[in-house]
Amino acid sequence: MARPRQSEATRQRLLDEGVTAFLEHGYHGTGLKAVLDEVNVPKGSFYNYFESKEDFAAAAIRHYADCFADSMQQAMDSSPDPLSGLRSFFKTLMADFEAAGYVGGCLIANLGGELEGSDTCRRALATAFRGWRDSVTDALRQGQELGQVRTDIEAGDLADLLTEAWEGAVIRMKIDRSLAPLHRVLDRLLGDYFQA
Amino acid sequence: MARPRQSEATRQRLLDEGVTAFLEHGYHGTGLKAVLDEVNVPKGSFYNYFESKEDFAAAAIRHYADCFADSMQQAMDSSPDPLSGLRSFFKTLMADFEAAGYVGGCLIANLGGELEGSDTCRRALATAFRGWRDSVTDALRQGQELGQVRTDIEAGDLADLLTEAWEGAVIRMKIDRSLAPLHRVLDRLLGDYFQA
DNA sequence: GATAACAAGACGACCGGTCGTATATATCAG
DNA sequence: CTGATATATACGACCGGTCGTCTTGTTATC
Repeated sequence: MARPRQSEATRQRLLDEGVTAFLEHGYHGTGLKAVLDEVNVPKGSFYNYFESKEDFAAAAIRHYADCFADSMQQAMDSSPDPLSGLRSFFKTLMADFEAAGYVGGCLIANLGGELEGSDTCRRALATAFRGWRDSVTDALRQGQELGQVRTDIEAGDLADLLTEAWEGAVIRMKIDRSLAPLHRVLDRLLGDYFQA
Repeated sequence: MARPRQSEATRQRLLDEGVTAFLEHGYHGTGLKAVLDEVNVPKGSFYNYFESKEDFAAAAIRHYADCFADSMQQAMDSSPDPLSGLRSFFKTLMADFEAAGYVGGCLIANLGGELEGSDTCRRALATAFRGWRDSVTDALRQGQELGQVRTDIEAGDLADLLTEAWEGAVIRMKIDRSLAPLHRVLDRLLGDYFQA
């Protein structure tokens, strides 16, 4: 053929930095130059990796969703039961939020609030949210089978409520600069409403 | 002393249009020129009304919160009891969302996800959210006194959960272009968990 | 040499913000 | 009262800078 790609790693570095930047400044608030400078990729090279900023953002959303799923899977694998796995996962998220000084939050919620024009990104966000919701559903269903979680409400319904309430609490966490909303929503739902 | 303001109404029109624009395109996605053109205010006049774009956004947030509070008060006043007032309020919100084609959503959530740099706006958002949460608290407390709402959980705690879950559901509504998440969260919380 | 990835910098549009000036009113001297 | 003056507002041209994108040429591999 011809000159081979320098490396797939460059694309990954761009995506990593893209997730960080989009998290912190949103879509329109993020300039490609800032991302490119951060990972030392020349501006002229950007379009060798992505078709457009919109395409880049959609790829970043998918990348974020993949990392999110991995992180949750890891928490589930290293916990004795699904419910404590879920709590452990949320705990690591909270630790990350605190460490980051409450900036960032959840990419899905941040971009979801901002991206009206792009159907590409909207679809990526929908897939990402749905994937996470389904993972939570699985965990809750296992909790139901083990008698940890009430069975009179379908696991999917519980997962919808938990994930959506969590997203809302993350928004409020950012606004109030406090983890309290996150603790509250977990205590109220996992610790009370969802109990068998 | 000097030439009188063309009218306070101009400022209001700017704020109305600002709320619309920020709702649809976010903070960084909204250009002042677009807002100004929409209400036929020259560029140079903008800074007679607001110190900066940031100041404008904070004012828009407060304006939005005021309209929100009025709308809720109206729903409460024209309902026989606080719980159905709450439901009526959410119903009008949903009708607005549907009419707008699921663009927009909630200004507090949209800007909350995006505005990391501005403490001014963050504080305005915190005040706005808190105000709404307190209104919901009042309604739920009245519901408790009337025996409509369970009393073993404090009204404030219920309001926190309801408002945050609602915000998360609005995010998901925008992503999925469907009112279903909103209906679900109301049925699950108001229709079940909150029941006396 | 053929081919394809990489990169430099140009491009025009647009950004938030500023400037000088025109305009209209309030004040006050007479 | 009249009319000069001070002053806050209205206004649009314009500022430097940044935006996402594209054209063009270079470089490395076959």
